[in-house]
Amino acid sequence: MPKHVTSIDVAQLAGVSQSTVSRVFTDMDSVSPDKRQRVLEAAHELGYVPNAIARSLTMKRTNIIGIVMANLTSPFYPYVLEKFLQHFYQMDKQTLLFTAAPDQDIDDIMPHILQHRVDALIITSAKLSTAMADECLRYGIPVILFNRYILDSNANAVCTDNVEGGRVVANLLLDTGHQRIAYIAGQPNASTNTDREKGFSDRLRERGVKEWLREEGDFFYQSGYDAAVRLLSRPDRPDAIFCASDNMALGAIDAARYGVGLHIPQDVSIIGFDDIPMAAWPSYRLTTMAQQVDVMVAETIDLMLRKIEEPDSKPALRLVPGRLTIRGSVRGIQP
Amino acid sequence: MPKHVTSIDVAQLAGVSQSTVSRVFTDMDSVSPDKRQRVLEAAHELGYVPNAIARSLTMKRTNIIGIVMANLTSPFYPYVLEKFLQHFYQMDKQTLLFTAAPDQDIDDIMPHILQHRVDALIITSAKLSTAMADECLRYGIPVILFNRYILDSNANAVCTDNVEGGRVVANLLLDTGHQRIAYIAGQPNASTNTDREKGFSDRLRERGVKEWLREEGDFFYQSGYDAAVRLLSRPDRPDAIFCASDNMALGAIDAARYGVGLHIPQDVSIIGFDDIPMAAWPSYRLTTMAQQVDVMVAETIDLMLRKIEEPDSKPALRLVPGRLTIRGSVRGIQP
DNA sequence: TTGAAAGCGATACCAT
DNA sequence: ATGGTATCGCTTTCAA
Repeated sequence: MPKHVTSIDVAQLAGVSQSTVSRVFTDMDSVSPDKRQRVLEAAHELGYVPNAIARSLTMKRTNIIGIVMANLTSPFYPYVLEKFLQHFYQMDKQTLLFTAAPDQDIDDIMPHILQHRVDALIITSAKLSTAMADECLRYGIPVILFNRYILDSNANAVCTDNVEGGRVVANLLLDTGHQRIAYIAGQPNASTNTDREKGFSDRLRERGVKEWLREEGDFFYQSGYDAAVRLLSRPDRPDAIFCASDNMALGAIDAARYGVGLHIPQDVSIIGFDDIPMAAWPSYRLTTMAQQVDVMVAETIDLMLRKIEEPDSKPALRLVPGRLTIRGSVRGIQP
Repeated sequence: MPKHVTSIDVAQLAGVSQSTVSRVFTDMDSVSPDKRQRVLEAAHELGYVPNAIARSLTMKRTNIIGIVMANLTSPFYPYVLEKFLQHFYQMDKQTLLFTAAPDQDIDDIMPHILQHRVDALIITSAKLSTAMADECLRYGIPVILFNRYILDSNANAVCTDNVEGGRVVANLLLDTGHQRIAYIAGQPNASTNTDREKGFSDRLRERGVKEWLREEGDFFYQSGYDAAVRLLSRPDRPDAIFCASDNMALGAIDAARYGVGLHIPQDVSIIGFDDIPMAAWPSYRLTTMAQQVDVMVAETIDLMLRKIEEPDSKPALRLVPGRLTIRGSVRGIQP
């Protein structure tokens, strides 16, 4: 950042003190109309833009929110990111973005984040060691987990109610008379996966189902495709598959149609989780448990602001209900 | 950013001067092994992390790259973003992210960017007024346009060679014996669209094609779907459609199959542009002109670094060739 | 209302 | 190799 116009330059041109220039640009602090006018003109003439670095240094706050995203390339998250950006923009906050491999913990990028003294940190679908969570706490940086939580931590979190979502899916499949049910899991250590599976299998059990099939994937399309091929080429193939993500569900649909030659939903019902835009496409018309991204983002920001205001408020976990979205991929129920 | 450990605290605990602490954390400047050791221990004990804000202020560079993305939710761009992030991470640079509505110019967010004194600015698929480009120049902030260019500006740009890509598509369609050809356009004022169309129609004309059909979309799925329905329900429906983006091409395929009841590629060939991951999915197997994201990102960063090193180097426009990727959606040619 | 001056937390030059 | 000190550009008392 080379040769810059500073508030001193503006002050000289306007014939006022540097303090006055600062006052004009901070807020409606006491400064006489005519001086304010002169300052504004001088600033405009010189093309002055206040230096946010210097401001941050004195103010001890940067107006920057850090956000770390795993899975940027999985279709659900760009929407989340976009929503966050829109909110931040309106709040006049900037966004420092980091990526982490999904389910890799982000301890190694924490120093970078800490260095830049972000006002708050939002972590989506990645893990944060308790040590690092504490580190943030020491630095007074509020941390909000998005779609992941840690029980024994003082980090806040906003999640879809995945357990309940799993239950609702189980109910739907049973209510529509499916007999042989299967689950395609996501990464086994992701709470999104385990919670969905827990709710799902608990409810199956509660309603008297003794056994069901299970395959493991990783939330991505290809793994859903592969798992579905394994499932559907069994002699006792399932008549319904619940996939832990829409992405895998789309893979499963393609596997059924193109890999095994079955029809959806006549031969096999597929249900997903997330409600990504592609789920609505005519090729798929995927019935799925939607995550309410807008609500989740709003809750996250609300929590974040609260933590910035009152750093000592106690950590909270907010669950946002999913919404069952009926399309055409489950037999026995249509929109 | 509350109570912080500063280099002074570390200096006191280690029993050295503050300058020494700074030296330890800047680089392998002359500092004796034992003092360095003491400093490191003290720093660790106190949980000291250098304040990047203060550092930026003195060094006059932030180590932050600004990147503005339009179309974050269109499937191509998250990959671009991810690639940039990976590179920046390796270069130890941070990323300040901004969004802009596609084809809206970004003048209104420029002040925010300027304030934060980013070391460079990358703009993907959005417009930048000449005035703002000059503003950046005055501030010595190198600007690189990604997948968009402005002829009469001193901004650098990296683009896929869209014109040539359009030509190659025209050749392919003609070589495989298609008779009635159609083009579905993206936003009319995007250079990505106009260049693709120019190459395409020039080549058609060169090879003696007198007329072809044309519909207008906006790069997104739904517009491709709608345009294809219009095209394919004509009595003289086309036997090949070139879509300005994969996204629209997927929409066109769905339209052909589900809206009109045709088969791909027997009844109509569809070809796209971008090569998004979904293009490879079994449902679509879209033949498309791939953009070489990795190469483009590498070129962009190369250009950026050059501009940071030698601010006066003259602006460059680098074209990256597309790669024709044959799958199953064009009749007469298979992988 | 306005200006002068003391930080904010680092870097880097200048001596030693 | 080390310490002292000016400096970066701003915000914010403190006086006037």
